[in-house]
Amino acid sequence: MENKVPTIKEIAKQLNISISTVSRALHDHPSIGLFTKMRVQELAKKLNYEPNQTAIFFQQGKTFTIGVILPELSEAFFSSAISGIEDAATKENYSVLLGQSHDSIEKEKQLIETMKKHRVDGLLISISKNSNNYEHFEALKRYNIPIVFFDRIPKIPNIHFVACNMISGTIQAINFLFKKGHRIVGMINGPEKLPATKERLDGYIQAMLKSRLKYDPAMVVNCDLTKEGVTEATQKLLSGRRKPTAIVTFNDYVALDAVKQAIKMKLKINKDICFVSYANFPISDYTAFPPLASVEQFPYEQGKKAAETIIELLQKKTDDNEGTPNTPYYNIILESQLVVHDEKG
Amino acid sequence: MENKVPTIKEIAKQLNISISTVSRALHDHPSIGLFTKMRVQELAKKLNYEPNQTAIFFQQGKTFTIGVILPELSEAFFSSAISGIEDAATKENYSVLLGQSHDSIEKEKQLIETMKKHRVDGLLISISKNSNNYEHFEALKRYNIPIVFFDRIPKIPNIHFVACNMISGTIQAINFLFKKGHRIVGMINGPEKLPATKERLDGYIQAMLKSRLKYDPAMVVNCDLTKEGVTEATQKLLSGRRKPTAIVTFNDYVALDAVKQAIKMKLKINKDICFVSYANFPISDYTAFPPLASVEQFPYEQGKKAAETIIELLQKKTDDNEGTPNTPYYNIILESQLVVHDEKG
DNA sequence: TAATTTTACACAAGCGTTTGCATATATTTT
DNA sequence: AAAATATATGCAAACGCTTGTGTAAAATTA
Repeated sequence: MENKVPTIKEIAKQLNISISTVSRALHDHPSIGLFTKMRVQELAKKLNYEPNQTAIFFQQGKTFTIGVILPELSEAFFSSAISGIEDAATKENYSVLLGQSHDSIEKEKQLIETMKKHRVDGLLISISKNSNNYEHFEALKRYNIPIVFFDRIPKIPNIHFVACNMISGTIQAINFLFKKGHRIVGMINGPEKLPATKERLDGYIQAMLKSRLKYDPAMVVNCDLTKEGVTEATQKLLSGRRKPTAIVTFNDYVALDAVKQAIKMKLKINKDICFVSYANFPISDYTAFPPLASVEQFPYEQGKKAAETIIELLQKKTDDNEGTPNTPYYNIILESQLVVHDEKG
Repeated sequence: MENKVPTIKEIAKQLNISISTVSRALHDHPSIGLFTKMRVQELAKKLNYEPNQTAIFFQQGKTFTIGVILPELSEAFFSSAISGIEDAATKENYSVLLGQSHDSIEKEKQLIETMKKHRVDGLLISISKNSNNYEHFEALKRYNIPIVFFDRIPKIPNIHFVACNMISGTIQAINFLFKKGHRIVGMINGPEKLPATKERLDGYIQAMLKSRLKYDPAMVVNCDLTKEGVTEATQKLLSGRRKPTAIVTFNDYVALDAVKQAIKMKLKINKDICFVSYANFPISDYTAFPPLASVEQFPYEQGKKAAETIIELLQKKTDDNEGTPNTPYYNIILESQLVVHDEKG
């Protein structure tokens, strides 16, 4: 019933020719006669032969697999990103080996071990929130496994990365509000240590200055992104002496919690106070008071670009004949973009 | 600078012992003397030796990898599922090879080829929407790659699967509405051919009969799940002679679109008309009029259970010494469950 | 002390494939 | 017709590791 899985050895035996001839025939090697080639290919088809990829991986020292490590698959941002990665990889005949760190450095390290063991050709990483030590990435150099970081990038020199410039989007957001007549714009930002927080702040400051508005540090509050934190931050911002008429929030979830609090404080949304946020889910137009606009970070595109980049690096590596690793470091930065939501929710 | 990656051969040479001794020493084989064992392990650590997994995969004919094919990673349901899969797999030291079919049969076939080539030990599949031909799964039997289907299950006998029983949740939903006093309950269901649609309908019918309400086919309308389709369906349902006071919708998105249409028709939500739906995203409490309750399908748990199941099958296979495949078919059915949302949005 | 068992290691095959090199025909050139 | 070239194929090593089997030397037993 269950025949053995056929190998080129089997084909060779049946046809009474050598293994190497079979191998070459299957690869359409010019030095194999047409007749033999046909016979081999015919029998291969008949036996339903399929090369044992694990043997080839081993033999060639290449797995046509790229590893992906990211914090949390169920977060909308990352699920879009992995979708882009998978699409780009499949297109180039690469496979994707997946792991999530759950924002734990330990798990991140462990996954890197796994990836190394699997001898993935390259690795895509969005680092865990509290990574501060980057030694575990060094181990990969030894195995010549290139890394492309995406979205969450470690602060170290000489790395490849794909990221989204939040500053431009932030500037667009503030401009948008400025044009709508807002002069006092607050910000509910994320945890202080998060690079994403810093970037949003930088954009905010730059934009305020560009619009000839003064930058008032009191108008920016950090929070831990929990519902309670957001509520508190909102309250603080809206109950000061100098009251913002618009608030930029760290992300859509924050915006929604902030809206709730604002309502509780008897403010009319989009009248007394407006919100603009950074996008991380696609259904804000179903919500009661969606932010007027969101800064889109293009997670799918980031993932796609990251995958394309690592594959390009891998091609280059092959071309170089293992030679001088003179590829420059790719620092690919996509521009974020303000998306103004449909005015009539 | 870049040392060669060390192999057991290298270790053997440096220690002037045989390769097999090194291999056994590293595996703590009893027939190796303590002294030698120590020397080997010490040198291995010093050289930073790590076994070449691709060689082992090849040699053992086992990759400790499970393939996962699902329709769309960016759908909340599947991103939760893959999260559960990854967690369960990693726990048992399996890796996850990922592919998305985008609901195309062609891509699905292609991915199965890839998985086969990679010699994944087992495969998890949630089939693409329009799969009707299941021959491509047969090819895997030949390679002894077991499949566990999850969520979207083909209608064929003798398969392993993990699914969620929507009927029980549907009954709970109708009961919930009944207790709230609703006597005429409508349903906005999905596309007719979809198994998920049929299951919801079955639950609906059963529940209606159980509650001694009559089943009125006019109270169930199918739709294509687009915004337009939902709008049309809602209108149809709410403008008939016999008007429902509550509607069960195919999923949360449908519910939200239906709510919009109901509002447009001057109905008071949660007064003139109530909604209950099937859950597929976690933020319904941010929306203006979330459904009163949702039938939870436990995607994370389904994924987790599916991964655990395939791994169990793999263990069994090993134990059987490739012997008689006398494992019964696993039909694991999780019960869906009605989650009543916080009454005060 | 001779016979037997145990201990500790080495040898070598094998997993399926690719590929450099050798070789036997067949074909062309001089 | 001999020499040179082209064509088609086979041989064997290599990739790194595991594992069944063989075998000295050491330890035990009789």
